[in-house]
Amino acid sequence: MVVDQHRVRTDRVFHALADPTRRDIVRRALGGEHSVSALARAYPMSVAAVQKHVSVLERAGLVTKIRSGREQLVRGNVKALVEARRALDRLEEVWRSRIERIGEILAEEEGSSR
Amino acid sequence: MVVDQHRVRTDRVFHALADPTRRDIVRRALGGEHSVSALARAYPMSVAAVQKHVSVLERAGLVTKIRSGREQLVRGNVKALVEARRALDRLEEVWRSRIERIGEILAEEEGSSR
DNA sequence: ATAATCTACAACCAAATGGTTGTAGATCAA
DNA sequence: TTGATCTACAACCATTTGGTTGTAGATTAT
Repeated sequence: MVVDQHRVRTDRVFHALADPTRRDIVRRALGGEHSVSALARAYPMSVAAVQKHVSVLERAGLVTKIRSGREQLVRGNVKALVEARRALDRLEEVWRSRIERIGEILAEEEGSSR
Repeated sequence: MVVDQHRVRTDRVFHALADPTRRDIVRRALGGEHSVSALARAYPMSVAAVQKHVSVLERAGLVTKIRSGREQLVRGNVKALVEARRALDRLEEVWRSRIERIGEILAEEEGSSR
């Protein structure tokens, strides 16, 4: 299905963001490029662990790696972030239109009772 | 820590949203109240499984259960959704201010080279 | 040339996740 | 009253997750 692709991507983005270390990596990577080992020095875990986090972020499209000599620079990708926000907005829209519906019904009742 | 609470809540919200069934439950619950078993009929899984999903959403604050006789009505909670969006916005802001910084530097160079 | 650094990746492990079935209590309908 | 429905929750299971250590190749620095 076509819808599935989007669904899986949404799954990945939200899952990637559901971890404080990964959110922090995204934050740093959006502010500028950082090598994997430079990132690793910021957290109380092994380089391999951070590598895995970066890999999760990469598969979610939140981050891109760019080779530069022996190091791999991680750069944040704002587009994936915007996509995630739009998914939230679509949910919110459901709520908003329900409220509007209720408002209309109330308005009608007001009208017919006077 | 104070920060921890917010971090954990953010973790929970994003984790809760990282599943298509749960996003769909939130969608329905934002549109109106549904009992757990009514929700369960919409998915190819057991009632117990849906109960667990609802429970995850509830702990994330995305949904509230309201007893009504023998059934438990699930209602979407837009506030948690807004919180999640704000977390995304804060990330995006990091990117935005970097771009601005770059813009300023470019503008300066333009100025000094003419 | 050698040593240090950065990355990749495999193997392993404990805990969490997402599902199942089964049991039991409450509420509602016949 | 009896039977059906709705919910809660425990026990179980396979898979995924998030960490570890260890090994090895590439690149850079001395």
